[in-house]
This record gives sequence, C-alpha cells and structure tokens, in this order.
Amino acid sequence: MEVRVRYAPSPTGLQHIGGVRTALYNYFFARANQGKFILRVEDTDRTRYTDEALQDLYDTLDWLGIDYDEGPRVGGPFGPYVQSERFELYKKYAEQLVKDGKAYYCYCTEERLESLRSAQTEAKSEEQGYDRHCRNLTSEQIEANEKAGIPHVIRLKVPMEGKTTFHDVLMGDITRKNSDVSPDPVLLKSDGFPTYHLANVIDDHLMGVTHIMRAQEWIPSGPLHILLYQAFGWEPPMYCHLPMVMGKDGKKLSKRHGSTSVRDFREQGYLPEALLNYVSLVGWSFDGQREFFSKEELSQVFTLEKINKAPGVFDYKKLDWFNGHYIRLKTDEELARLLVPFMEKAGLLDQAPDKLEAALRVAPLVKERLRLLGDIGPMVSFLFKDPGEPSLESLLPKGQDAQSTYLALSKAYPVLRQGLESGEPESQIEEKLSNLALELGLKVNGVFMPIRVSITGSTVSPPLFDCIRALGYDKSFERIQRSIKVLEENK
RNA sequence: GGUCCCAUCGUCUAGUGGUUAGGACAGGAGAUUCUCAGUCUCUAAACAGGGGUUCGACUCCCCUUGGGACUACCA
Repeated sequence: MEVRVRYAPSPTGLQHIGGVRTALYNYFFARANQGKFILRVEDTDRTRYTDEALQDLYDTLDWLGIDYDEGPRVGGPFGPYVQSERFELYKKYAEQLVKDGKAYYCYCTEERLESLRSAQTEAKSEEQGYDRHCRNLTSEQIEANEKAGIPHVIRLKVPMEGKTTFHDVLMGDITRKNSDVSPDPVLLKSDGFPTYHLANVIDDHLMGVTHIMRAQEWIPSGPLHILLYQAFGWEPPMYCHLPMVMGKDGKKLSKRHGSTSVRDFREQGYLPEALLNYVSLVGWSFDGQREFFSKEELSQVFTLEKINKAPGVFDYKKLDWFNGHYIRLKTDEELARLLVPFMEKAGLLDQAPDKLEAALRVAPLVKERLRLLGDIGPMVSFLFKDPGEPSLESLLPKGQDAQSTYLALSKAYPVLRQGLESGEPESQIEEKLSNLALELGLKVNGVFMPIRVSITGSTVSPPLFDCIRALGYDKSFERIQRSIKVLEENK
C-alpha cells in the first residue's frame, strides 16, 4: 500500500519550529517510502485565521525546499486541500452522523456552557466538560427549537461505557475509558464550520492518509478520533505521535525562550539547510554518530523507529554551530549572494555601485567567522564606512605606551607600504613586521594591533592583509597615517 | 483535580541483559596564530530513587519521584 501522509497546519500564526519539525518528519517519511506528501490547510477557525499566516506557511515550505505532491497551489486528485473550501462536505457528514444516531443537535448557549464550566471548577467537580444536556432531546423539543430559530451545534455521542484503544507506532497501544473521553465534543460549530476533530478525520479518510504523524499533544484526542472513525464505519490510519519541542526550562517552546518562528530565524541569517538539519535531530537520530544530513539524505534514511519518545529541548547554541558549519560550506560566490540582503539591511551597500561585487569582496573575509548572516554588519563595516580617527587609547596595545606605539607604527608603515607597493609576498612583509617588533623589544602584536585598529577601528577583525586588500591600499595608508599623527601628538 | 505520555552527561542523543556507557553542542585546557574566528588535540560531565526478575541489569516488570500534554463552538 502506498504511504500517504500530510502536514495539516492551521494558519493562525507564523510557522514555528515545532510545526516545521512535524512537516519535515512527514515529508521525509513520505520520501523514504516512495509515498505521497500532502499539504492541507486547516483554516476552520475563522476568528484566528490570517492571510499573513497562510502566506507564511507557503513561504516557509518554499524556503526550506519542502515540496508537496498534493495540496493548495499544486492541486491533486482529492482536492480541494483547503478546508474552508470543503465547507459543505463536513456538514453533510455531520448530518449523516445525526441521522445514524451517532451524533445530535445541541442548542446550549455559550453562556450556559460557561456557567457550567465555572460551576465545575468552583466545585472541583469530578465531572468536567459538557453535561450532555441536549443528548436526549425528544424530536418534539428539537422541532420546537428549530422553529424558534435557535442555533445548534452537532455533538458526537461518545459512548458512556467501554473503552477505546488506538495503536501508536512509537507508544504502542493507548487505551482510554470512554467515560474519560471528552464528553460529547462539538463536531460542527454553530457557524456551520467543522471543528478540528471532524474535519481532520473526514479529510484524512477521504484523502487516503495512511499514517498520521503529529505532535504528542494530540495523544489525548486519539481515542476520540478512533470513535469518530468507528461512527463513520471507516478504518483508522496508523498513528505516530511525535515528541514535543521544549525550551530550556522544559516547557513547550515559546517566544520567551527566543525565536520560534521560521521567519525569525530566516531574518537573523540562519540557512535553511542548517535549520532543517538541526530541527530534524531534535527527536530523531540516525546512529548517534553522524549528524550532518541534507534534505535529500534525510529523505533516504529517515525511519519512524529512530524517533525518540521523550520531548527534546531546543538548543539554540547547537543550531548556531550548524549554521556556521553550513556557511563554511558555501563558495564565496554563494555566500556573497546570501550576504547582499543582510549587508543592505546593515546600511553597508548604500554607496556600492555593484552590490554583489561588494559582497564578493567581503565573503572570503568572513566565511570562517560568521555564525549568522545577520552578524555581518560590525564585521566589515570598516570597508564601507570610515570608522573615524581612532582614539589614543584604542591604538595602544595592552601594556604599551604611546611612545613605543608611535615608534612601532611609524616604523612599520614604510615597511608595509613599500612591501605592498612593490608586490612583495604578504608572508614576507609579515615576517619583516615581526622582526621589527623584535628589534623594538615588543610583542608581535605590539606592531600588528595598532595597524589593525588604524584600518578597521577595532581590535577584532579578519586577518590584517585581507582587510588591507579589501579596503584598498590608498585608504589603508591614509588611515595609518592618521593614526601616526594621533600618536605623535600624544607621545 | 482527573486522564494519558515520558525519564542516559547542562543540552541533543547511541545503547535493545554481560560495554572502560560512545558521539555531538555548550564548558575547561592546550596547539596553530597578527586580533577574532576557524581548525586540531586533550579534558570534565549521565544511566532519577527504591523494589523485584535474572548467574548478571542502563536495558525487562512494579512502585515512588520528577517532567510534560490534554481537560474549548482553538487547532
């Protein structure tokens, strides 16, 4: 039998790490088994739905390179794949359930339910949830309510006795007493829209879904869904509940732990391959040794059996490490293209006639020290903006006074200049400068640091000669001369 | 409160009755070096506790503890 799985998010907010991980596992599972991966938009909550969220869903999947075989935008034999476009369908099936005596109309008002709820919590009652007030209305009562135009919902008649079991690939059999299952949950809302439970079950069945991979928070409603399949007389699919993704404090990952939306990560300069690789490893492993995987590789080797049952903590530091790794794998050209928008955002390219060329100049300097593309600004801003005349204090290496520093820089300058202009190999100039330091009784750094600060305005920078080359000789010399003057005036 | 799920270094994990309990991130130390980073080497760090089962338990069972999820006309 062909494997058919789906990712079925509801567009009520930005795509977050947990959701994406679920999408990824479904995708990999489908690919690894030559099955189909379906995207379904569960937009039945009209109050929380936003266009932005829907667009973000598409953008996120595109960015990660997660393509789907069936779904909105690409179509498929079981469409439409947006639940709001299947509106009539759910109603039909819900009514069928009523006709079969498996569900019933409920006329309870929001107010009644609310007061019921508060009464229950106040009394710390064993009974939680709906009191099944409308479960046994007579046909006369129903008729009267309908005539009076009282709106109704449709509720499932959950059996009062017995128990329901569903099988989970990871967890094994999970059984719940029917009396512990949510008492007669709403299937069809008064606005005619289905609830998650109804729409989900109908669509999964109609779309031929064979495996449901979703977050563990859905485990409690597993039995309810089985009850629904039974009410319809359908065969339930296989279940596989995925461990949750937590924050450092062991609570469900949320904004207070840091970024959670893929958009955030993207804007900070994470690479899709890094995010995809790392996220896949929270809750799944290959052999405990290997941890670099491309999307294509995961599509080969992914297996349900290696999914962990315990929830996992999302480690931002390790993600950073992955990101640095993937940045280093880029060619200069690739990195430059990725860098352009981040350099623009940092205001570095306002004067650049050729943005890509500018980024290309920068790429080799930063490749080994970049963790996030968004960190590019301070690293190379000296190439695009004059850092200004350095202060005396900033020019002095640790433990060195103005006099000796003046001497060092003023002697180093001609060596550097002559060397560069005559095309001497950099390694040779470097050696000369080191020797100069030795002659002056300074540490090597005592000569290099003032040059570095002169040129970059910072004690931290890419290798000196790389900086000079990227800046251009003329500007570099000017900045050194400027520093010599500062030192001369203060020695 | 009730129901259900889970439990190996700080974190992600390997391990399916007999291992010096392995790897990675983060941490520490060192090497390389013009700073930073990178790279390399080394290092510290775990089977939650208690009962069983067994010749033998991290591995199987039970209890305790701890953590989490759910308990909506949200998904």
